[in-house]
Amino acid sequence: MKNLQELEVQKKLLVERYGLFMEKQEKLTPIAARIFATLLVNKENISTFDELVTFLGASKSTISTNLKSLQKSDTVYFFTKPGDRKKYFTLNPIGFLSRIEDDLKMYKTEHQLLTEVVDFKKEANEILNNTDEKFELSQDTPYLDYLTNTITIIKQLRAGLKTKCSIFKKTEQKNSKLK
Amino acid sequence: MKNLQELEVQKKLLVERYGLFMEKQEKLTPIAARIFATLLVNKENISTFDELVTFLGASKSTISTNLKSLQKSDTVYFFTKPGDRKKYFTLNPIGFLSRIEDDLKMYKTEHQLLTEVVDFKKEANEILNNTDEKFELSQDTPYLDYLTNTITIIKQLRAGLKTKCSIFKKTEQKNSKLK
DNA sequence: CTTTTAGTTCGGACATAACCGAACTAAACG
DNA sequence: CGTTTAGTTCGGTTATGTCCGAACTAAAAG
Repeated sequence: MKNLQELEVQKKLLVERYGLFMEKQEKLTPIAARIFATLLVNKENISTFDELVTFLGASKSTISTNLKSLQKSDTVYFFTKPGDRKKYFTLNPIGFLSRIEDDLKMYKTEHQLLTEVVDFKKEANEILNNTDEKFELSQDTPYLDYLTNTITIIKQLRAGLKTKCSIFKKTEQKNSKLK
Repeated sequence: MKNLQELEVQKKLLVERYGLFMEKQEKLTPIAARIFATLLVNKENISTFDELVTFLGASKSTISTNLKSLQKSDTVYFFTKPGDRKKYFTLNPIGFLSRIEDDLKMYKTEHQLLTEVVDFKKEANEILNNTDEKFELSQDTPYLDYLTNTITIIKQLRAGLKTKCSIFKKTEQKNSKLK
């Protein structure tokens, strides 16, 4: 059986890889991505400020700044314990949902833009109807359909996740507000 | 009815907006994103080097460098015409497909990573089975299921798009290779 | 063989991002 | 009230990204 040190090493590697992924995927700074990953892997998804400083080997100022930005994006919040001045940072349970929300928004934005492109080409074709050099649409419309379908499906999957998430919605009210 | 100048203005605005989207979404440089958008809106998705320089108001070196990177990612290729030294740049028709491929890869990567996180927590729970402070999994598994479902569905939608794309696969063989 | 056309490559300028240390605040402790 | 604890804010350094102009190549045109 593995001991605690080995677990710690494994955790560091996992945080590093997940962090790298989040850094690229969600456009977080290296440290912000690793804070996220650390909380994700941690017990109860909780860590104190100092634990993050130690575990990630970053300065207090960097941790502070990055935690601030993660709170602003509702990815992370903190709570306190009576008789304890430390801040306990944790992942917002709706974080997964808001990432899906973002995905959805992007698909919708591209759908809207591509629709406008298609409309533009149609209009251009009307104006240029004397010539035979028409704007081709056959490449745009299949992808437009793909986007439409993807949006529909993701909405469905999101709904499915929401019902499952209601199991742990009890933690949601802890969500702290940032001025 | 609108005239050609008005169309050109509309085109510039559309390129700007689509470019901005691609810049954020696909992590392209501002100019690379606008080259993509220009080709997307252009008739036959074609533009010459000089047209891009003029239309985007960027230097030849910038256009050259960015076209190179777009070719390396198979987003763009060029062809030539006999007795014409100009390069005609155009969008790779499989560009949409490879963007979907990238999406899929990201979903798969995250699924893999989250699976490892869950496994790590299970392992940690075994080692710590004497204590009652267990690693909680109820927040991870629903999202893991969501990822699984999303991967399945996107594969289906991709397959649907592929069959539609076969309509214009004739252009694919033009695909030029970069050394 | 000189000039023009069409594009590429290289070096550097400018801007922005990411992090750190030092100085700071605010609250509790002694 | 001084000191410690816990964290924040600010200024500056370093790294990286993005673009440009100038010099370059290669091929055709004159």
